[in-house]
Amino acid sequence: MPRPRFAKLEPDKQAGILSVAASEFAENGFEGASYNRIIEQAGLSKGAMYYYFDDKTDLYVTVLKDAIDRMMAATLEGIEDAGGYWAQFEHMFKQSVAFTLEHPEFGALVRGLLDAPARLRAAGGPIEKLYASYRQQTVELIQAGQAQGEVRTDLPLELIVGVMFGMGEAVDRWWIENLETIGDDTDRWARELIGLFRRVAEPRGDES
Amino acid sequence: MPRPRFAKLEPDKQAGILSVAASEFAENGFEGASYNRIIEQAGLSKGAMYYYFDDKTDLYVTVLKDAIDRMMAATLEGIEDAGGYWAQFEHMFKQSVAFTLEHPEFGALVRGLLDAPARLRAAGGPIEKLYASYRQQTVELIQAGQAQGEVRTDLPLELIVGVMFGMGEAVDRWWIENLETIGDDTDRWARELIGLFRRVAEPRGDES
DNA sequence: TGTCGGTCGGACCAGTGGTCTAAGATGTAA
DNA sequence: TTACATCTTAGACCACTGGTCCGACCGACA
Repeated sequence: MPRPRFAKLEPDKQAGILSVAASEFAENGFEGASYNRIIEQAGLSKGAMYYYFDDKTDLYVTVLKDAIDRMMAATLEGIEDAGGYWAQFEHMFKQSVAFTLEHPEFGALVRGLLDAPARLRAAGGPIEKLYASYRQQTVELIQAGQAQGEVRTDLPLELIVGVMFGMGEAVDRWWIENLETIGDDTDRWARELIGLFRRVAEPRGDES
Repeated sequence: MPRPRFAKLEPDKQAGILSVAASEFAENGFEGASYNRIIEQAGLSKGAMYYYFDDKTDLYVTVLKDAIDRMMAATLEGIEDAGGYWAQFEHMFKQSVAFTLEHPEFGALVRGLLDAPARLRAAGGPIEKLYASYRQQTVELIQAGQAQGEVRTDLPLELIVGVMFGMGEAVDRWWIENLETIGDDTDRWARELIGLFRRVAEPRGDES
């Protein structure tokens, strides 16, 4: 998190720095982004930047937390209208996809987080906490499903979460790469894709 | 691929270079690995190294092709004893997991390839071809399943492949991180995990 | 002996993230 | 107004990255 001084900076300048950083990180991911370039484009000197942020990671985490918050808010918007676990699941999926298309930069930022090499996400890595907190949302979603009897409980939680998380990445990627295939039929395809999650996660009565 | 001269080098030296490179890449992935360190540890000068390999990518591809070949060979070993598509699928899964445990370095190398940021794997990226050729194996596996009527054909191939590929990564990771949970019961867990793939991929008759 | 091509050592380059110091700006109190 | 202290800034510098390049060395062959 930025040093407290950053909050004292004029809001315009704060926003300017974060916006430059967001586009650099969105385009190049964490490692690919050049901190020097961000500093330059923000019109700051090195000393100034390191005066407000501890390091590159600090700035990245700041930018990403904001992106994740916005995406989460969009994902949950109108969730109360969906009845039943899987309907809510589908609603969230559609909302998040719509959000990504409306705000490509935020979408790219979040995708970049998932795309980061394991070494960065792993315990001890720079973005460990950020990644873990994002993943935690999936854990809670699965647990909610289990509580409602809609998600199987015969497998280790970590396994289901890992698989569902991986499927989520794959499905998101497919969606944004196949907009022509999908066309106007977003409802049909959303149901189709959610169907994949249901196949994996729903209890079927044949579990050991 | 290495320059032809590399083949003329004494086999010991060839092996030495590749072995140093393999452990550096296995431990740190492509980007995390230091080419300078490899050069130093291999006891070469920069001029010499760049005389044999075009660049870091060239060396990486060379090392990884070998690792993939070995893993594929191990994966297919004894495949003829397995009857039926999903039995073969399970056999391959068990073989690949066993290979990874027996040869952690090769396993880490392949995992590192999958873990590489999209920017490197994407069209135009340095390891585009390497990644594509690895992924192609999944494509062919899925297509074989479709030909045998064991894998649904109602969804776009790219979607199924993407999802199965993502699941594969998740499942592999879970396996190596949960060896205690698995214990001696590798057969049971392999069946359990393959069950996840079957749930997603098998035709069920309710497809649109 | 001369030369020519294969081999190699290492200086050098532009870039990376990060540190540090000295100067300038600003606020506060005498 | 002056003096001092604290906040803010600029940018030189550092160790590192992958990559280029040129000169020297060396063995083979004329």
